[in-house]
Amino acid sequence: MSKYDCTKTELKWQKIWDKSKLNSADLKSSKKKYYNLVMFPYPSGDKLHVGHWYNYGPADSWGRYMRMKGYSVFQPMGFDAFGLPAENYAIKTGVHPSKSTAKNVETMVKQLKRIGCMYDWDKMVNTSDPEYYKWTQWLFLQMYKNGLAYKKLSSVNYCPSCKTVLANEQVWDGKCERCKSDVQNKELEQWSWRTSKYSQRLLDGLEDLDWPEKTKLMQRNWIGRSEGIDIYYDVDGLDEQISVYTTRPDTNFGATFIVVAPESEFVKKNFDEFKDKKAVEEYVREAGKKSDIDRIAEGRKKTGVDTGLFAINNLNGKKMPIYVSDFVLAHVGTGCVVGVPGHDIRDFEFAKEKDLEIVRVVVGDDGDKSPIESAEQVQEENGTMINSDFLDGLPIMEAKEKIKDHIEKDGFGKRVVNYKLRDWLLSRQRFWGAPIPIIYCDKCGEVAVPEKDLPVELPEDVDYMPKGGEKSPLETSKKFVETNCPKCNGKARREVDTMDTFVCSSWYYLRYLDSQNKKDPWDKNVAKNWMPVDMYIGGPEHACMHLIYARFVMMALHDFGYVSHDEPFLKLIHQGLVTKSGAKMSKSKGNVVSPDEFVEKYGSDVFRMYLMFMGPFTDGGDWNDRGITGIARFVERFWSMIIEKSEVKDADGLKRAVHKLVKRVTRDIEKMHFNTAVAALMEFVNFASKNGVDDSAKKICVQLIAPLAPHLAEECWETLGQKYSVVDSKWPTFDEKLVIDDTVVLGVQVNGKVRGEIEVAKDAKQEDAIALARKNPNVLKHLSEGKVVKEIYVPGRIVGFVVK
RNA sequence: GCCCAGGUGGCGGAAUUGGUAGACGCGCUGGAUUCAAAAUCCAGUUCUAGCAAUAGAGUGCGGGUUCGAUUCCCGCCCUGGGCACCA
Repeated sequence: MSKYDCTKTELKWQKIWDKSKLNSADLKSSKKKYYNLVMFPYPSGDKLHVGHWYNYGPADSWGRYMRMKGYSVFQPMGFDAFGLPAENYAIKTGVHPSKSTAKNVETMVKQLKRIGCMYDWDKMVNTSDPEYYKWTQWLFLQMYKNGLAYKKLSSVNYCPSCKTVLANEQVWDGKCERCKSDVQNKELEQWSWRTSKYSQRLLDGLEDLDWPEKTKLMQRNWIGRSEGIDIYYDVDGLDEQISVYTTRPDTNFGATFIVVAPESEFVKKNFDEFKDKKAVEEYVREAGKKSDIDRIAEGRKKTGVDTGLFAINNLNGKKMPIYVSDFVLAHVGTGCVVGVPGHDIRDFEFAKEKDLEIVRVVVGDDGDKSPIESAEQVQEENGTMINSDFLDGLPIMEAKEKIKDHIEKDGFGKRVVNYKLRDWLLSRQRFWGAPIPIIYCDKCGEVAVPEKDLPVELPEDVDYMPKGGEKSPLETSKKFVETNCPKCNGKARREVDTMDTFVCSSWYYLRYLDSQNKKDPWDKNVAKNWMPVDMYIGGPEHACMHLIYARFVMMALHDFGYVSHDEPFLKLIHQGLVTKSGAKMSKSKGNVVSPDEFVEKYGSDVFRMYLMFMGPFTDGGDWNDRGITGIARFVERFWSMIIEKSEVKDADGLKRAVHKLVKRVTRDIEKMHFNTAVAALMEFVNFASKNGVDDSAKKICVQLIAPLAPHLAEECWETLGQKYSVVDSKWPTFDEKLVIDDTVVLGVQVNGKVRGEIEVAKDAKQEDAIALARKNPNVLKHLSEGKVVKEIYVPGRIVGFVVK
């Protein structure tokens, strides 16, 4: 018997696939399409680790399965190549990001090819390629032209010692990860896209998507729709109003103070009216020094300054002191909060700190009507109104509507729908990204780069070392910065900020559809047929950022008339996380496991199946290599089953076993339960080694294993004299009649405990089954312990007796 | 703190959503083969007692519904993930 040589066989078939262009999808084909997409990787120096394989292997198996089901499957691959790590690597080693990235891409392509996935390499994309980011810039211009891109002052984390802007992940405990200095908040003019304009559509669109409920829920929370009311409070003695958004107007009789954010308009406008200007000025300055993260990390202790001003509650004429405090953020809501300390924990904490009045207006289920003195008594949900004039006695939900009507009627408030979703701030003060295609002219002001001048290429002569202050390192390239105005041809300067890498990844699924096209970002007709993506597979960590950005971009492009659909991803699956010793794999933890040595030793088919065999695809798990030999043995046994002659002992039994196998493997793959699909095939191989197999059974087995072990299947298929390629053969079907056995073995229970078993026809009558069960000596023994009061028979499942 | 998942042998995991818990694989034990080992093949393997038939216990813990619960209900504990001064 000849052993199965995995390496030789796998390399052989990879070469044949490559040569025959087996995996190049014909995007103009009229066959029913299936766009099977995995989230593209970031080309890091870590190379691909087992987590990538855990994702890509099963995703490819799914694509192969769909292909055998008769679809024209398109499976592209590319690289999300811009980003921080390459830039940091450059700062550390002096190697230009384009060089290190190119090298990483090369290694990863080599690794990816070794998996043997059916990637269509002709359509590969690399987001740092000028031919790609040209269109990322084009996308920016479309947003700009259509009023969805705008500039505003926004705050960033700034390290005064490194003189550079930091990403959130570079800030540790409010300190710069590199030099440990305190990180500051700095306001810079930055570009944003109006995602908030699409809040309601992003929310509504979720309804029809075949996504995990968990992910939809996360997006709903992220978008954060709430129905509330803006209430206006007159400021005592001034011609001024404070507007506050609240979802809890029902508690407004319990309002005792107002808090405004240090950066709010109110503070700027009314500064001269404040009692202790110095204290407020000082407080605002201190708050400005803190980064957002620092402000959060400060703990639960509340601080603030009394402005000396009062606001009037129009409900009851109450005068409420106005405070400035940093627990209120200017960019959330209206930047002002009405303090209801009896029914909001944060307000309660602030009131305790400042010794402000606390009024109870809600009685909870416990019926406690006593004054609120401790945080535990703060009643936020459920209850009945008290001390609230005309609302007294109403449940919260009813009181909410009644008071909204009242406030609107009296004209000191208006119902509004509010969303937490903010606009997408996409300016980055970094080198390794797509330059924002805007020019500032001395005469004409802000001018968009004409589309014919794209791409705005990244310069070679830039100094990317961090010393540019609050500007991007691109500022150091004269050649880049200095340009002429496209309008007047006068002296002008380029925008030096680059775009968030999420912009690059927000539209790549469209570029794949025509990655060689130099005239257009994609072929409109091809996109019309191939979008939306039928299956999108990637990590759950992208539930809110990437998956909202991509949906937003698709909707915007649809509105501009460039695409026919407004949702990019029809079905979404998250693969599970593979950990090592319980921790996420990362270079810093030094626990990255490389797949390479396992692939070399056992082959990629074995490695892929082993990862699948770990458990359900969506679960993930902790990596260890114990047990990989089990899959290697299985592959050997499978190979022997195919090449060795055997004698069939029971032809009917074999036929039934094959039909059962087809049913199980089909069902398991449909559910993405690859682990049990492999187990079913193992069981069949065990069965075959005892009972023999014929050629037709062999053929079906090879087809069933083809999505899971593509190289092995191809070799077996050829050995059986079948026509290349197995992935283009039709997925086997089964006959439901042959899956059900004529006889079944049933357990016999006495008072719920199994006391024996009987074999009966699958549709045996109750009397017959009960009679047979009564003949079992052990059952009889337990029946004799009392009187049988009930007989139970569930055909195909169980026989039971109740004895008393 | 809030919102999701999840907790099953020595290990990874199965169980047709109320019907014989532990499929499949790893590991372990014994046997065959071999001068010997590796590899391979065969048998066994939840725990306790027993030579065995069998009995008792058993799906994180405590209750409940039911002839019967890993599955349904109530209360707790633990682990993983997400969000967090968001008004």
